[in-house]
Amino acid sequence: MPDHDSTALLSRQTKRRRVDIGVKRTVGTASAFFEKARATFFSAMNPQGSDHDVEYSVVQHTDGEKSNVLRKLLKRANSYEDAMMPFPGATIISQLLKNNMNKNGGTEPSFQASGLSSTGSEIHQEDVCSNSSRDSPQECLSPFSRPTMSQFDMDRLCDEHLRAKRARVENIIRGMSHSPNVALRGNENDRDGVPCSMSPRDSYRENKRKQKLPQQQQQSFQQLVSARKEQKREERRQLKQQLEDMQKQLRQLQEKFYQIYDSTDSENNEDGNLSEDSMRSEIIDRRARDSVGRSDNEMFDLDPGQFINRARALVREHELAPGNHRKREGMKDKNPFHNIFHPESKHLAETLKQELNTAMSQVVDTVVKVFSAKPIRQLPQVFPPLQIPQARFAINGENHNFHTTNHHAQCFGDVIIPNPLDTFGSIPMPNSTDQTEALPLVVRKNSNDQSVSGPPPGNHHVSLHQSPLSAAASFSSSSFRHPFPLPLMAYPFQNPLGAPSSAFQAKDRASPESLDLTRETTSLRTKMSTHHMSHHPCSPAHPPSSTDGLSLSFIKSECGDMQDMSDISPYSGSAMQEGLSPNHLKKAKLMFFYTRYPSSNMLKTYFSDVKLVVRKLDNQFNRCITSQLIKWFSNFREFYYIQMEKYARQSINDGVTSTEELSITRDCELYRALNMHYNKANDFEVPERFLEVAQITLREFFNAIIAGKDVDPSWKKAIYKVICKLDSEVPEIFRSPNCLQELLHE
DNA sequence: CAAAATCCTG
DNA sequence: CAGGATTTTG
Repeated sequence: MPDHDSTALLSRQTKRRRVDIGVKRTVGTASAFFEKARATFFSAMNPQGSDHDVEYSVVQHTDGEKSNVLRKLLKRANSYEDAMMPFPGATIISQLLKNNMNKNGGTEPSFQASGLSSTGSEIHQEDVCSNSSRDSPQECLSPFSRPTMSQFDMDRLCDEHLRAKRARVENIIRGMSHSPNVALRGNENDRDGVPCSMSPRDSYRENKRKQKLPQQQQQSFQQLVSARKEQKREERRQLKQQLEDMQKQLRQLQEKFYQIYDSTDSENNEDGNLSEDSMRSEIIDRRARDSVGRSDNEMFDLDPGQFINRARALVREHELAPGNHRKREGMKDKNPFHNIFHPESKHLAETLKQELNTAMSQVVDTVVKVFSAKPIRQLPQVFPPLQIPQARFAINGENHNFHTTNHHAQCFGDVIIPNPLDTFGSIPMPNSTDQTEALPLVVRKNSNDQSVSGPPPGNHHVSLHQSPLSAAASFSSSSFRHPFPLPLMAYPFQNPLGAPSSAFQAKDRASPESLDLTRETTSLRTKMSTHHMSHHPCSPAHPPSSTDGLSLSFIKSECGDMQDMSDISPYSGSAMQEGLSPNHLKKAKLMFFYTRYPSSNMLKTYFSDVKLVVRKLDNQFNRCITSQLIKWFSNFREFYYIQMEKYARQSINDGVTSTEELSITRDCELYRALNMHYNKANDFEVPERFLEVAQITLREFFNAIIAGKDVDPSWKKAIYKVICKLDSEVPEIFRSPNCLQELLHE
């Protein structure tokens, strides 16, 4: 660095009062990095890539082979969109069902109108749908909303016996298929009319800052905002789609098994397994029998086609087995599934069901985790018409009466989706203050809709030369009610260090510390929200008095639209960190013990995990991240030097005359102050080198002050120059995304 | 002009 | 610790 000893620089010194002259700059070679980021960004935006992402996400959290069959089935199922098509594709399920259809007259079964629940469910659906249709018309256009289904069902329901069976199995399904789609609805009632609740002070501050916010910064923020929003929405959409498909498949498969049970009724009654037992005992029986079934696992790896063949072979094999009490010689083997009368076949059926249920519940669990990860707030008032207290107990409690529980089930076409209150009874639904909504302008991947989003009247300076994405963002953010469709920049609940599972604990009421940390890292978002609110004097985010939810509501309000709640990828684990988390801050602080002047490149490498996902979006975001990291270290230094100066002056006042008397030990006041700042939890062993550097710094300050150099406005510059050379190597362990865990558990 | 450092404020 | 302002640098 020529700066360090530049004589020219020194010659100009008199003109400059800056003290940072001479300290090396952390110049980053950002261009290459950004090019890479751009490439990944576009690849992330193309549909295929996204599909892979989603699929991978699901697979990631299932039990590997256990759901292989199901996944293969779903792969095919994904190809068809129309849920009205009774048995599309060539999946096992459709084959099974086709066969069964021939037998039963081809009526597509539905439980929507079962007994008492029909009208109630439909009404609920109507309400929810009409509410959400304003902003997310696709919700209502989804194949799930079909009011005419009950016609067919009424006929079917004449068969009481069949219905009873259905009820039992359906109860199982209900227990497992927790659809977030339902939960996502209904929160939009409160969005309107949120009173302007910004304190004069805040508004002053906001005005003061918004006016001076560089235009370029605004645009870049909006770009990244919209890009992230779009990705979130896309992820969510695909997740939802997948869930719907799975539910559809599950539903159809269930139907098939009812038919099987019909034909094996007599046997079942003999066994007493499936007669009138409670659901619980049925499940237990099922599991018990499954555990007996031996070769089931082989089937998980089979192709769907192979699977059917295998099943066929299984059935036939059993047919031919001696001692089989049912003779089938007379029956044609055209359709092997007409012959499923054996316990073996039942095993097959049970296994299929079990696997479907398992996979389904796993997928659903991941979705539910997203919701449970949200901070717990009071029970929402957003589902007034849906609040039926008993519903909640039906799931976990003993009430397995289908007719009562199903009463609260949301019926969407041929898929029964439980009432959100059933399944999310203890899980907070964001209330109006947290309202995030489906933006009316759905930003499509192709983003060829620049024309759609013309510059809104109130948007003066953000719409001229911006990308389609940012154009969409500005449009949606300023023309509609939600002022900040902001991306998830730093969600606190996927911290590799913090309490990863705390989100699922009842006490997860966000400890004060975590609140604090959360707030710290919310700044990047607040920066953005500041801008976004500039056109919206009314902030629906939170009333100033809600101290508890200050940071939390910030996060929630900025997480974009309501449906993005489900966008928060549950598959993140610890590897996927969006934005800088409190743990990144902690890590940065620990790194400060080694380096006071990290280069931007160093920061990029040591915090590369931040960009695991983010870099797919755009460069602006990366720049924000890096800038924030640099700012962090700048703040660290500020504190550090302030402490040094303070301590040096204090020592002088205490009569210290020689630097020899100044030493920094681990129990001195200065060390404690620093340790408290950078290592609050005191769970990190501060390296000895830091003590040396601190001591050198202190003595530099001491000498400078003794020499009276502090009259020079830039007297600290020399000290900075010294200190910036004292950086030591940051241990490799800090490169690991999980370095905190490793560091603190050693 | 962008990046980065500091100062200052909140 | 973040925002904003200012300055410096390449």
